[in-house]
Amino acid sequence: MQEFSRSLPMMLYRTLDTVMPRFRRIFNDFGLTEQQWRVLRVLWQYEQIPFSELADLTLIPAPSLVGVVDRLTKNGLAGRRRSDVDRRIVFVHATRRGQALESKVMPLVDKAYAELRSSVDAKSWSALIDGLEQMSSVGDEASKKPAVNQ
Amino acid sequence: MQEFSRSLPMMLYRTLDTVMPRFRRIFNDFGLTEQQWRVLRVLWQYEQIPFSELADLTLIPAPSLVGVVDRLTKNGLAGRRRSDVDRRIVFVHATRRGQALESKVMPLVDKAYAELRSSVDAKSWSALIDGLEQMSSVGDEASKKPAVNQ
DNA sequence: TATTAATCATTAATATATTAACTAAAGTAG
DNA sequence: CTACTTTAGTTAATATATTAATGATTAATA
Repeated sequence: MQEFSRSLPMMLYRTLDTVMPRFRRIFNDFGLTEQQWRVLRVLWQYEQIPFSELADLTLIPAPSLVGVVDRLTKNGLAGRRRSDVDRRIVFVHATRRGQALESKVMPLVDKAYAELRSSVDAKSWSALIDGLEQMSSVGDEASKKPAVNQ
Repeated sequence: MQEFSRSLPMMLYRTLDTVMPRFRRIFNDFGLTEQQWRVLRVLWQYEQIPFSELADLTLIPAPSLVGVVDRLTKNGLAGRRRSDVDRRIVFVHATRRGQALESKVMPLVDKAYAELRSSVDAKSWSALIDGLEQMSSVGDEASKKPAVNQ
């Protein structure tokens, strides 16, 4: 790892540091944190969704997601329903107020995203996405839960 | 932002989620957090370094870095010295114990990094790094501190 | 030089990440 | 059917991120 500042992790963090602030400004204007937005962004696509799937789709670790959903619920934007079939499962859903946010937030986010995307040429962009896709699907064995034995 | 899960931010987060755990395991084996490691990684290259520069090089926000350096100091791995020239500036340095960690941690990290790097072909790797480089140097105007007027 | 403005590190308040442990519910083997 | 084992969500403890504000110091300016 010769050049620490050019290592893959640091490049990833640096890119996030340059990319995210413009989005966070939008979220904050609606009283949302980045994680709250991610949850809503997913809830807008499902009538309801199991807690664990929500964690997977938002990339928010389950223990963190508990608090995020708590605060969304407290703010009247989301809610929980426990499954009758399997009472371990908790379904999360957006309230009417939570749903209403979509039409207000999405246009601004889409616009900011389009601007970001247009800041580099299309080929570089898709090359970057592809590279990330490749890297994020690497070493799935190493990151999986430990094998049954040991 | 058609496919949320394939958006640039989510791809960046997902890549970090697959890449970092293997490194964190190493850090934890030495009683270090990821941020503590980042600080030491930089301190190993400087006899001492101003606090603000340390924040820049580690990509750790200053308010967080205060606590990270506090804990490193508490564990006898780092220390602070206030500048005599400009008493606002605080220099951070690694203690002897902090320095001694380099020869123990770096080999393992270098090895893990080499393995990661070899999990994709060299061209994809450098293309990814280049793409991140490009993206992280974009929109520097938007992320800069507000202009003097407005 | 007295005042104002800018800088640096820090504190404060709240939200999230990380890791381990814990509870309730469901699945499985005997 | 009972004991053992998973699974799903949560709690707990500690560390870090985010944003705003503060205190001490230095720089800039009238």
